[in-house]
Amino acid sequence: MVFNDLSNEEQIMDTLETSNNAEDHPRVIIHVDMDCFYAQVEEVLNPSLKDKPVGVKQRFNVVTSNYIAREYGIKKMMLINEATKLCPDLVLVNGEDLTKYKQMSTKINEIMHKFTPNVEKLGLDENYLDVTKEINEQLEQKIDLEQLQNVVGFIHPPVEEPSLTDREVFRRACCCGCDRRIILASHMAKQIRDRIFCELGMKCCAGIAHNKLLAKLVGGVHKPNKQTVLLPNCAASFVGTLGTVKNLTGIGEKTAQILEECGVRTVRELQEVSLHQLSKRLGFEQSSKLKEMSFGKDDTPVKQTGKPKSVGLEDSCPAISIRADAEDKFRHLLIRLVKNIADDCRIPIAIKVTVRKHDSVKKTSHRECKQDKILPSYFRHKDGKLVLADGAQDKILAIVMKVFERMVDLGQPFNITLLGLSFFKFQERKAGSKSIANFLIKKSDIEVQSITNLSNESLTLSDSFTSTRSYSTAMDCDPSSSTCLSDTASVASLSGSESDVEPSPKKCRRLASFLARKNSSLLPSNEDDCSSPSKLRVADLRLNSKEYDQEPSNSGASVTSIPLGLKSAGFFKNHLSTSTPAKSSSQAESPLARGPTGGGNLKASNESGLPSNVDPNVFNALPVEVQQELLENWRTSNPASSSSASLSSSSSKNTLHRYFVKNA
DNA sequence: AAGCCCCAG
DNA sequence: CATTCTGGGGCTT
Repeated sequence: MVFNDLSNEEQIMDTLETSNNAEDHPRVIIHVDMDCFYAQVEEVLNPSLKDKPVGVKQRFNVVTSNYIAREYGIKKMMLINEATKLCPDLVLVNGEDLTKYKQMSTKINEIMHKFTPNVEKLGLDENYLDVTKEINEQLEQKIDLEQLQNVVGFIHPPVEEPSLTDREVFRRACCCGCDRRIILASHMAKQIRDRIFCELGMKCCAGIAHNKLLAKLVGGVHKPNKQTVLLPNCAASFVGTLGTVKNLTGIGEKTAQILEECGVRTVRELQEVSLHQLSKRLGFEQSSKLKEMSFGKDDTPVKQTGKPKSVGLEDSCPAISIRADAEDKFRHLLIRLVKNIADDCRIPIAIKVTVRKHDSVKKTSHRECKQDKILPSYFRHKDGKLVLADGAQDKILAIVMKVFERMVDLGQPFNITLLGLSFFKFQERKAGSKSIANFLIKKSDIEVQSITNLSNESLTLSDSFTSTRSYSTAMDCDPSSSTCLSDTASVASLSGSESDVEPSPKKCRRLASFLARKNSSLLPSNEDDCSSPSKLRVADLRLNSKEYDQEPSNSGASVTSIPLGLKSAGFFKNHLSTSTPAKSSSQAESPLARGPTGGGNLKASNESGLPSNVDPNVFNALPVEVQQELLENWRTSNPASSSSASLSSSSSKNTLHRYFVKNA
């Protein structure tokens, strides 16, 4: 590397090329990328396609194709008539509705989570896994020297001397200890890919390296159904061979164009351009990041993907120029969209409307969007799923059209080429024992009790069931010993998701009102007012409290606090597994034969094993499964002799129970 | 918070 | 045949 001046980039280069400290490459990242995802899903769903050229189309484009089709020269986003010219036998499958791809993506994700909770989704078909912790634990716990000697899959760049073991090759490249980590991770990547193939029939590539950028890039070196590790000291040279800067994630059309105006077209040129030069057009911050990327440097963390922040749909359309057509489209989109969020126990309180107007000036991709609030009462729960309340479709549609008319002047001729709807601002609701506590919390408590207290009280952690232990045992599992794997699977998925056990907000309000009435001495007025300040405050807390929402190190623990009885009954498994959505259990008859609304039936208590001090109204409002669980607990713990006083003193662990106690 | 731009697959 | 259908994050107001 030759530089004419002693500028920043030389220093960057310096640190990149010469440092070989003990902490040089502390992380281990695996990037997993499905081979031609949509097309492969179609093949799995219809195996007769496997020996044919397949293209997945959206509107006029072939958005993906399988490898057979690619041999004909079919490329991503190729126009259909072009594609069929190249390959008249091309089988076209409509892929405008992404539902099946989303479902497959979810299943892939579940498998990933059996190896680490630290999974970041990139689109539907790619995932980053930070397996540093898991690999380090393996290195501590197991002594399988054989496994450490050789990499599974390819090494990049290719090794010259065949006499060396892979381990020796890596130790020559870097002595920070990353050799063992990367090699072991290549075995894990193989296990992940094997499971994805065995369980789902999907093939994929994997890249293993010490950061996200390199893991993704090196995974693309050997392409379909292969995996590759990067020699850690080859980062800068490897990235330098990639050609156009657009091959770096983060550099899109616009930045590439700006870079080109700076005379930078390839990654190599990006390595060599001066930071000062770049900063003139892109600013110091972005320029520095781009420069670092060009040397393969990337310290961005793998960020666990949570629930989506928005769920939307959009349809491009030939040309909509009258209001009624737009309304029809929106109605259709709305119906589909509500189905798409049915399994999400959260309720959106905002909607965004997107339109694309036909513009004679080539601004085809220009979109406009506006948003408005929607009421939680537009939704209700039915059989554990979110559905629209009666009449809500028209109400939401009216809002949508109102927003639409803010963007489109109906008095003038218009041409709409795309319409979209998107729900967002989802109200966070908590699952597991916390949700039970939420459900049972007395209105009087709501005023005084902090959310932190609430979650702490709900936690009763059993030491024998920590997530770390479970995860590490998963590593020892081969596909034949599926029991421990499925156990850890439920733990992993629990920690990342929410169940349907949460009562509907409607129920919550009903319950809160009831409790308010019951405690009317404490709450003299407006107990039936849904907008009462106290309730609003609680809602705010639920939305805003970081401790309550995140609890990063505690999420595993909160999972383990779920009563074991519920676990063994398969309750949470059913509710949380996306592959087996629960419905049968929620259809089950209540042990108390409650009314359909879950409201009344006061006299059911004494015949049914309820402790005398338990409020049947509260109990009846619970999900059936929770009722059963609690009944079981009470049967085994002789509740009849308990008074509220003895409960609070003797069974501090059974904190849930205290919520049932009638007017204390 | 709203709306636009840019990015990703 | 008109850049397909999504979702996230950042910037400006």
